[in-house]
Amino acid sequence: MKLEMLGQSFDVAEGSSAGDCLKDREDFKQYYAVKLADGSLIDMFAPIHGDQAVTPLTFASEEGRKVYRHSCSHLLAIAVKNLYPAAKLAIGPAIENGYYYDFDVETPFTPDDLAKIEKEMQKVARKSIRPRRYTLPRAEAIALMQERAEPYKVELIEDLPEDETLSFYEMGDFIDLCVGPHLPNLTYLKAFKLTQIAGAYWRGNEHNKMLCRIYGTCFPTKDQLAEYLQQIEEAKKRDHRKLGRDLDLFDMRDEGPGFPFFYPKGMVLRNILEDYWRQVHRRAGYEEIKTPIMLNRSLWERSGHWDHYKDNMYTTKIDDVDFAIKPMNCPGGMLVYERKLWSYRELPCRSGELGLVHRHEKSGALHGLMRVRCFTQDDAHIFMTPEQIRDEIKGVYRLIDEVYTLFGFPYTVELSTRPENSIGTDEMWELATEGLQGALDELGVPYTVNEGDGAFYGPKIDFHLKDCIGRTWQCGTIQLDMNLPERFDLTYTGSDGEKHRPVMIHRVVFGSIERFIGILTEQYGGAFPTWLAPVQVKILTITDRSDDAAKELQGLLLAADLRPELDLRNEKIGFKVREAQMMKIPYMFVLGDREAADKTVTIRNRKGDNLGTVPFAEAVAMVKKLNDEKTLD
RNA sequence: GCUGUUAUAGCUCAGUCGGUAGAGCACAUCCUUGGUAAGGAUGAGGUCGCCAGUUCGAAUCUGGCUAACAGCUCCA
Repeated sequence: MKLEMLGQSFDVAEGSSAGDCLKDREDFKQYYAVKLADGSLIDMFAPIHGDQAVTPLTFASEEGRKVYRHSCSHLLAIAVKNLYPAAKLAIGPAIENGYYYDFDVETPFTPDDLAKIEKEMQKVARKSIRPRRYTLPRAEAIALMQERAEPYKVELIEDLPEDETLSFYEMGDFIDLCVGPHLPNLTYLKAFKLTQIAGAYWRGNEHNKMLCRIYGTCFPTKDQLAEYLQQIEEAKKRDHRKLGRDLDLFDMRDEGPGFPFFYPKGMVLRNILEDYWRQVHRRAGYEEIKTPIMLNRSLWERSGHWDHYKDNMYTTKIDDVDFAIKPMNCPGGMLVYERKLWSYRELPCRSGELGLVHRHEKSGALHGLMRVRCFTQDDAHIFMTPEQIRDEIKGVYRLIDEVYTLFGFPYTVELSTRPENSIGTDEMWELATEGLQGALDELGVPYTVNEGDGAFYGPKIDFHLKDCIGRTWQCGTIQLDMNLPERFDLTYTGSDGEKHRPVMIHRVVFGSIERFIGILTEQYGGAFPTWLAPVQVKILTITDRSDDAAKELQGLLLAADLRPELDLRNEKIGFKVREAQMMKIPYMFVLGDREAADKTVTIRNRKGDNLGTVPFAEAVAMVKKLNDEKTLD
């Protein structure tokens, strides 16, 4: 049998393993498992059948890392079983940047336990345990897991088909149901750390028992682990909740859980975003509306929210009649459409609204500006004829792409299709899904499909952005709605003179202004590009002899519609620079006797570069240009 | 909502065995007029998240509540 790997050809007996071929190499220990020609992964010493090119996996590949960390999750399970024999095993996969293992234990683990478990892991890792794989028929597999008192494993197996053969890994006394592959030896695990304890529902279902999950990470060397932990610490400094407070932009208060406060500087940022939003939407053919925050119960009954969304709505009474504070803008938007008769000649109708909505999110779901209880959606509802779907979706996509690109955000796109409990006919769903998918395909956009993850009223395209530690948040979305036009009996008059039902989409670009500001803050680490910076220029005087010149310069900046701030305090320049620097203000304009005399200014940027001394007009023009061109500086 | 952790000055944090609280930064006043990340002195600022309980006495121990953090669930 011929095996091709690592640019070499090995002539070996049929059924030999990659490990057999490579075990004499010096770097053998950096290979964790093998990827076969068909893409499946197997253990280093698993027999290979037939000539083929295979790939040994190292930590450099995502698959290699997964194997490494999956084995570490087993090491964790071994340690836990050693220390707490009564713990029941659930599941323990590798995840991005680490792994976890879920256990069912009488009393949840504490941070002290974590240290103990980590010690035990170190002990076990030194024992030179070679994971051994074997398979059992389903019935025997169940018997084995019953004998070992692992009810969760039994449940997992019982859900598999009758004729399934199951693989197990034996590591010393420890046996776990597992497809593998695993490292040739647990001594490969050198640098690991248990990072946190959390509750997690069995099989992710909140009606199931809550298990105790231990998260951890591991790397081949201590240096890599330390570097990773350092990176996490660094990333946390970009947390928008911290920056919001430090830069005096926004904050949360105990008095209003989930209801953010925007301070003056945060409000400047917010207004810039809204101005920009209006500008691009006007250009893209949208008109703007504003619908009331609070509307009569009858509207919510008509829209279906009263029956299906009531637990998330804040309600009140006005003159003994039920009202609800809007959790969404659409019903109001329906009423706006309803106000008159529409001709097909007027479609598509693009109706935008920066709409403040309130939703009673569960307390545990709140997260800074990312998940709040009141937020402003940059909503728009587009009403159109069925023929217009694809072009319209493309138009919305381009708009979202334009905006995210301007901010320099990398994003991912997901298409969610028909869920189980949906309304509407097969034909409508096909038309709708085809409209979204066709648009994405025509644009050549890469996207993933979430089967069955759409709303009950239609399929959707979601845009996800990442926060400072890699969590993704849905921001933009394009949703087709086959429900509301029916419920509100919306119509337009076609060229045939008959009434037709318009197709409607909901879409947002920012998603919510709040969340977008959160992402924005983390993306830039608080150092907003000049066009977004609440304070664009800090004018710093060396002595009070330059005060008049400084005020004159400030006047010029203000006249150019820019955002300067003046620091005339009786402090040394180093002190003033430091403060402006910490507030991440893009430009510092320094004025001393030399500059004041000839109406020039010495410019320093927040990276610490000295940009030289230039006349007032030139300095103003430089910032003006960055501002107007919305440069990412 | 669930599991775990946490809550002391505007911010970051210390506070030992239960004896009514401390630092740095920020703030105020004064001195200092200084050239690119912290000049000096003095001062003010806290019902130790809230409510009960134990105790002669609670920031400290116990219980409840509130809020935050991490994860899970949710985000028609």
